[in-house]
Amino acid sequence: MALILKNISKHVSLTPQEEHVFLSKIETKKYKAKTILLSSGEISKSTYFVNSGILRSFNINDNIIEHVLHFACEGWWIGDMYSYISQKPGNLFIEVLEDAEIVEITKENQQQLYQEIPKLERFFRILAENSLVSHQERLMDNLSLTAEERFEKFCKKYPTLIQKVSQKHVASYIGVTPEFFSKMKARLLKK
Amino acid sequence: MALILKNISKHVSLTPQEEHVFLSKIETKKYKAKTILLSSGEISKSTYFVNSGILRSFNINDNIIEHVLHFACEGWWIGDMYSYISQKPGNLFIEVLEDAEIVEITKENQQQLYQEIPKLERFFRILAENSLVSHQERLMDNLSLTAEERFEKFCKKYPTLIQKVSQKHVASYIGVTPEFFSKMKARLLKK
DNA sequence: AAGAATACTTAACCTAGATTAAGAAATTAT
DNA sequence: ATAATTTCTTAATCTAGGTTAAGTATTCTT
Repeated sequence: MALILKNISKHVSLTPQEEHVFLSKIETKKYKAKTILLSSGEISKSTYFVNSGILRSFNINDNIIEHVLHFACEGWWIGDMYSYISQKPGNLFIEVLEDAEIVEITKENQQQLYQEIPKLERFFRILAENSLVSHQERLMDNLSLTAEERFEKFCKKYPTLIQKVSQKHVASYIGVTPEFFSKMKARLLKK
Repeated sequence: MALILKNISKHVSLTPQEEHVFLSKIETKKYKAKTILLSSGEISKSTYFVNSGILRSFNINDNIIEHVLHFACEGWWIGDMYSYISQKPGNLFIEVLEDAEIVEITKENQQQLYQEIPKLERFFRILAENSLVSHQERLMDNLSLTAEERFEKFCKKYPTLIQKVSQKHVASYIGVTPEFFSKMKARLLKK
């Protein structure tokens, strides 16, 4: 059974016919590491679901500094929600970090799916609400925790990612420079 | 026409009967400034919509330091999404800052509304998606902008709030101490 | 396998914003 | 109106994390 159907079944149950309709509206593609699925300035046409591999979304501020918004590995959704819902140029990049198999749902198909299978409206509501909660938590963490505490939390929350993702990306995600991250790691190892 | 119906009509259109059903499931109450609608450790039973007045949501970390997550004035929604969806004890407080008239929807009523008026599923999906986008933006701003830039952005985005909300709450929202905020303000006035 | 490119480390120095403390101004309560 | 409380300001000092720079390790390319 497709991973994405399993993911949907966590929150709503589709009939076999509905699953069939759903599968007819999605497309699965393979991408090599370093592929850029979306660039800053482009209008996002699709939402992505990761079957395998790892992706990240990030922006680049004028000083050429990257900030990682999100990682996504097996079973996670990723996209540029701002550009996707407004259909205006966004400022996120989405990049493949490890060779990946990605399910793509275009905006048009998603709208059609909402008409044909109203239950999906609920699924994506729940998905957005959960994502909102984790963003709120991360926001509060950035305001109240030290870099060290944020790093520890990251390790607990995403134990698989720390092994697979390069250190500078983790540094960017928790909001410090690679140099400081390195210093902090050395300090933690001494304890 | 009720402000909350106008708010809903921005994204979905309800029939008069549906509006009637909706209104039968909500409750409007008045609260004095300083009322605490929800405390940390409690399970959130309701989502709130502000007819008038101002509220804020915030948490308090162990050091007795408050961090403002959100302000809400006329026409805005506010709640503790984490606790509301998980029905576990949350760590947010929701406080009335200015005498307010608040519309309350309990979780049970909201679930019933989803059954009876599926269009509301869409409305709250869109609401969650928009909220997600603004949290993502704020998160990136906290990672890449200086306190001064965040303050300027806040002023542009919420011009009415700066006049009405006490300075220490704005400081907390943008993520600096009241003392530093004061210093920064003095510096900006000299320019 | 060698060279090029990228990722990581270390160290000296710097700065945005925190902390502490004390006084002034504004609100709130009586 | 006045006292009490809260909010805001100013200033001195401190620190988490940034910056710059140079060297080392690792990965990628051919």
